[in-house]
Amino acid sequence: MSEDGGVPTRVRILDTAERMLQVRGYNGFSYGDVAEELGITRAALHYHFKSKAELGQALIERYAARFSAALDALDETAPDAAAKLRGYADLYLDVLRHDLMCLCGMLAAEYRTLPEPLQASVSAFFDTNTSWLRGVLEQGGAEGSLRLLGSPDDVAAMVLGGLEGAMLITRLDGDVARFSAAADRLLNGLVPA
Amino acid sequence: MSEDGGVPTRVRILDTAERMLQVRGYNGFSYGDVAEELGITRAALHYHFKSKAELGQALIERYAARFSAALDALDETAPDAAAKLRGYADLYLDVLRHDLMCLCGMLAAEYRTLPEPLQASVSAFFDTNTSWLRGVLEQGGAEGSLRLLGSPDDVAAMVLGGLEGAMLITRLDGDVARFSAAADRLLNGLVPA
DNA sequence: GTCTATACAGCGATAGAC
DNA sequence: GTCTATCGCTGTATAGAC
Repeated sequence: MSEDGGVPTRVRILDTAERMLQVRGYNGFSYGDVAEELGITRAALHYHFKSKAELGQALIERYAARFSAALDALDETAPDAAAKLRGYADLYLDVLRHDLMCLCGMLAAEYRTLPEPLQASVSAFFDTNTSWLRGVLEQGGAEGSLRLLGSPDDVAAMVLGGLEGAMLITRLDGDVARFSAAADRLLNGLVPA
Repeated sequence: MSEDGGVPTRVRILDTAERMLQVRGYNGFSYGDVAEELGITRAALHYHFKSKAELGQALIERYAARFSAALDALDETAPDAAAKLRGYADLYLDVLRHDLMCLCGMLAAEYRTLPEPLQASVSAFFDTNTSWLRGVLEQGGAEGSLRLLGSPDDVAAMVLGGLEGAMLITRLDGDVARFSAAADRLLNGLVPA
C-alpha cells in the first residue's frame, strides 16, 4: 500500500524538500532528511535529482514559476495599481501563514554558499519581482492611485525588502498579525492622503 | 614570529568567525574554516570555545553588546527622534558597506536549525531593537519630529523589517546606493510634510 | 595554549543487483 | 524505480602529549 496518493515521487520529493528549504535553509537539510521523511533511500533520491544543486535548481524554478503566475493573475484581476500592491503583499502573507520563509529570501541569506547556477536563479527571481513592482508603481503614479515620493526603483526596493525582512523577523515569534500591520503601514505610505 | 599583532587568540577567533557567520551563515562555516584561516588546529579552537554553539553564543553576545552601545550613543548625541532614526539606519549601512549581513538577521533565517540558547539570544536581540525603536517613535510623536500613521509597535516592526530585508536583498548585487535610497524612502514616510 | 591522533556520525555521490 | 553497499570527505568533539 503506497501512501503516495497517486502523486509522482518526483513531485513528492519537491514538495518535501521545498518545505525543508523554506524552514531550515539550503545548508540546513540533507538528502537523508528528505529520504527519511518520504520513506525511501538517498540513492532513490539521486535517481530523480542527480545532485543536491540540481534539486535546488528545480525548487527555485518551480517556486519562481508559481510566483510569476500569481503576478500574472494580479495583473488580470486587480482593478488598479494600489490593489495590485495589496495582492502582492498577500502573497507574502500566505507563505507566512504556513510558517514558512520565502524560498528565495532564505536562499538570499545563504547566497554566498550557493553553487553559481543557484545564485543566478535567485538573482533572477528578485529581478523579476523588482521589475513587476516598478511597473505597478509607474502605473499607480500615472493613474493617480499611488503617490511615490521617490523613484520607482527605490520604492520597489523598499517594498520588496520591507516584505522580505518583515517575513524574516516575524517567523521568530509567528506574530502574523504584526506582519500584516507592518505591511499595511508600508503600503499605506504609498496611498494618496 | 606570530602574526597576531598582540590580539588574544580568543578575540582573533571571534573576529574571524563573526565575519564568516555574517557572510555564510551559521550552517555555512565550520571549525575547520576558522582554524585554517587563523593557522591553528581545530583542537586549539575547541580549547577556547568548547563547542560551536558556545562560539555562536559568544558571537551573538558581543554583537548585541556593540549594537546596544551604538543605540546608547545615539540616545546621547542625536538632537531628536528623527535624527535617532537616521542614525539607526546608518548602523545598518555601515554593516552593508563591509559587504556583510546583520549577524542576527542571518541567524533569523537559520533560526529553526539553531540550538535553543542561540534562538533565545537572537530573539532577545530583536526585542531590544524593537523596544528601542518603539521608544524613539513615541518620542518623535510627542515632540512632533515624527508622524507615525500607525501604532509605534507596528511602525517599529516596519522599520526593523524594512532595514533587515533591504540588507538581505542588497547583498545579492552589492548596490549600497539603492539600499540607502530605499532606507531614506522608508524613513521619509515618517517625517512630517 | 597548541599540537597529533582519533573517534564517530553525517554528508553527497556512485555502482550494480533486483 | 528502488534497493544495498560502499566510497571519500567533512563535520564536531575528545584524549593525551608537549
